Amino acid sequence: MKPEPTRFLPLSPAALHILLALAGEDLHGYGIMQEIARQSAGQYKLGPGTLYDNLKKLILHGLIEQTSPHSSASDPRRRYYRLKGLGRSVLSLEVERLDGVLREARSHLRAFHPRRT
Amino acid sequence: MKPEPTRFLPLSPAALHILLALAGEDLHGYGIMQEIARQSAGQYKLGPGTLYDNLKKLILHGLIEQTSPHSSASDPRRRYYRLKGLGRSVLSLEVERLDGVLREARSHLRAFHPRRT
DNA sequence: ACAACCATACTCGGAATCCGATATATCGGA
DNA sequence: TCCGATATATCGGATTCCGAGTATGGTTGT
Repeated sequence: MKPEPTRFLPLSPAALHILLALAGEDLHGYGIMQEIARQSAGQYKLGPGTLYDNLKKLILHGLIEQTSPHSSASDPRRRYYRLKGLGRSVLSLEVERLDGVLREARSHLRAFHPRRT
Repeated sequence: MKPEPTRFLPLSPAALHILLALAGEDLHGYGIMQEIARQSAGQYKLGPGTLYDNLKKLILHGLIEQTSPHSSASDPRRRYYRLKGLGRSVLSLEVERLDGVLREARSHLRAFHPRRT
């Protein structure tokens, strides 16, 4: 009996961005902050407080997990986090949900659309 | 010199849905709750606490305003709220921002998409 | 050598927010 | 008349946000 992923929706902006950063590849905390800053072109930056509060909650709820320590090359201080199946489902559902929101929004904002280049 | 709308981003889910509900037409508090429930097919429901906290904040920051009382037909208890120009800009920017997020997300979630039956 | 900054993890605590329970009152239909 | 739906709003505990700070070691600049 699998847990109902919809009970985690809607995701806070912080949680959404963390899951999204981890959707690409496993990352350590500091890397998550950088990846989020990169993905948003520096517009959205997560402080460590928000990051670790959210990581703790996401682990508690089984959306992500810590990987066993990487043997190889990289900085041994790093603690990597990985998206679990549930986390991927939740992210996927949230993306769908937001897609509906955006469609709704566009139908009401038909006026000024800044173009993208 | 107009205020920088980006400082309000990212919007919390509650604020986003309230602005979105008001993007269509002016609504009173109870109507906002219903409209949000409708737009999300009942998935997302706002309680009065969240609603009025957010309305107060949105008014304070100049994103919305209360309209002068409607003379005509409708229930005289109703207090209507209206999206202001700044609110529309903020909503517009948030939609753009989320669009980027969704593009990023889809490129990492190509695999399994839950099927809608 | 020394300062400065980067990388990395994480805690702390005050502020902000969430949000259901509750209170109050009116409307409209059975 | 009664009752559920409509409608506004507050309260207060729980949750979350989030920057400042602590710790440590590496790298780079002067």
